[in-house]
Amino acid sequence: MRATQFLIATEKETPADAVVVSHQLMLRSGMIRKLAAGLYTWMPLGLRTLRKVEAIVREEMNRAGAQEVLMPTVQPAELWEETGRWFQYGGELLRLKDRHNREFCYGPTAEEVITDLARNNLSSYKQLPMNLYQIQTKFRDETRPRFGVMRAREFLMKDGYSFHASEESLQETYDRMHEAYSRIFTRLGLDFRPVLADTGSIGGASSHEFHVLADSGEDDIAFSNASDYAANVELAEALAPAGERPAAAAELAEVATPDTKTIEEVAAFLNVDASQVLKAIVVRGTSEAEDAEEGTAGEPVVLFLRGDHELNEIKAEKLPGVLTPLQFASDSEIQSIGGVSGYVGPRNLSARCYVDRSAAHLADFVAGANAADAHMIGMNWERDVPLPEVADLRNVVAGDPSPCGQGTLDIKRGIEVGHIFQLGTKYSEALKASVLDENGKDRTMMMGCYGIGVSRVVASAIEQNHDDNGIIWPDAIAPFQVGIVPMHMHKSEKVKEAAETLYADLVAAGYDVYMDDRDKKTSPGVKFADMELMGIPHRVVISDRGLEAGTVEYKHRRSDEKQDIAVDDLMTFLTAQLQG
RNA sequence: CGGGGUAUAGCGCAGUCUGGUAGCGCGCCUGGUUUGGGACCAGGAUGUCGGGAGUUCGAAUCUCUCUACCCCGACCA
Repeated sequence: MRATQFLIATEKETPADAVVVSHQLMLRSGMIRKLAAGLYTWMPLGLRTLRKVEAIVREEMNRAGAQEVLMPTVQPAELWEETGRWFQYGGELLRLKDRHNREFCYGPTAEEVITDLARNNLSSYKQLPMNLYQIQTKFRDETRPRFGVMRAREFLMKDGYSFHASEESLQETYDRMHEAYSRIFTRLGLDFRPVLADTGSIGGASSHEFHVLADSGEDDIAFSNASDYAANVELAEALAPAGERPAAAAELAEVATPDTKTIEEVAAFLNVDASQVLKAIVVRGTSEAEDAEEGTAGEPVVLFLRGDHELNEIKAEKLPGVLTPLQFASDSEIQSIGGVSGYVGPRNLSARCYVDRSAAHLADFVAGANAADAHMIGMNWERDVPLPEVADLRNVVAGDPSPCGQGTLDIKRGIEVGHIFQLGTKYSEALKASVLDENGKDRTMMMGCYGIGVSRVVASAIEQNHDDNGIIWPDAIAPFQVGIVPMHMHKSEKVKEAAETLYADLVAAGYDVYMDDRDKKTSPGVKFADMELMGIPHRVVISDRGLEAGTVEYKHRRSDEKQDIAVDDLMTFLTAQLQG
């Protein structure tokens, strides 16, 4: 591609509304333009990279035995009513009506459509396993789209679904997808990790997320420093502290602690470490009334944690008696169980309670007195108050022992770019997708689903590969592999000829080449800056000075070193660079 | 959805408090001089000052209202 024929849309200044570096650089380099909140146009430059990511994903999915389909983006409401998701899915589902007033939605995912396809087209166990995928635009009406294409409302996603006659077959395909995903992200040139993930309300079977490691990530990932163990902090188990609980030594006493509602305030006031303070979190419980509707709040439940620990809401939601989704109790609900907001403690409390494993290990601790402006000191479980049911309630923190039994945990930020999931029969049952088994009996198919955020991959690749001058693309997904800068092309026939020859040779060899043939008004500095901003990995500068010595200059985007390469060796040299 | 903020040329911003008919830098167009790291000189084009209503002789500026966008949170893959 010649610069003079290409829609170059580089910007010198960072757009005011972009806060993460990938969003800033995608706008500045002219990869994308915003149309509205969470809606982006892919410019020619950005689309080149998007298509390359797509191609790698497609190749590896095909290699792993999946077949590509293309389903509509608009889906009929009836299918969603069959699975119940028309009502469950909230405002994130963009609903529309056609001219006949029939209801549709813009697909945020395609379990319904693919399962409908399977029930209509698969009839025998002999056709299984079947693994189908598509690379299609999705729409999720996010309450708060942000970070450009990282969390856009409309985005490109690869979504795959597999159908099985048995759990073993599902596990086999799941494992194959796990491998395929690892190959995909390796080929993309990303630093990634597969991590254990929450299986959510579906439960049971396993689930892995694939995360690109980057400080701007929205998820916390816990890693063992001594094994391959990696898990989303949402899921990582916090083990009980080793050894016995220390013996009680202090006397129980009530002390006045005016205006100390937060753990920090109490700890500072009493001059103790936050880890010696018991944190009480009061949440709404499930109603026990038989006729209560699902989701109606019942008696509050109290969760105790160590003051320096954070509640893990997903773990809390799984506790018997706790309302899902988690909701904090109001001040009046806290009063109804004998608590005082800001001063809740285990003493004289009439509510179902849980205590975190670490908090259960405390001795001589500080806790709310269930009276305004007062705390208890020197409190001990069992001696002063009964020990509630012990559970894993907290987020793991760096330095915790790894749940795998080896080493300690380290926590890093990650961007979720892929997710694989064993669905079991959740959708196939709702949509009655079955095949006949060996005995001629109906058997509901088992399903797996496998997603990759294709457009998000592009942004996360930039998060991981950039410097002050712009993007540094991994070769596999660079919009252009080689950039040619001819110096003074307008007045040097030799330079022009050498540049044209190199350009033609590289194009003929099948490479994506960008040649900055803009006229004399565009100074070399502008060309260098644009090329670096766009992240083109390999740069060749052709000048009279060099040609006189029979050389051209080569520089890699990631390196500061320039090398003079003999003109005659250039194609060989570049081919080696591009394939290495 | 709760809290905060912004809206003036393609981009980044000033002007708003104190009302007098819109400006700077970059970019863009023309001509010339430059040419290995975002050149220089001269000339030029571009605005319903987010929309609507009001106050006023007069509104980018004051009042009301609507909308869009951004940030923090809640929510969510």
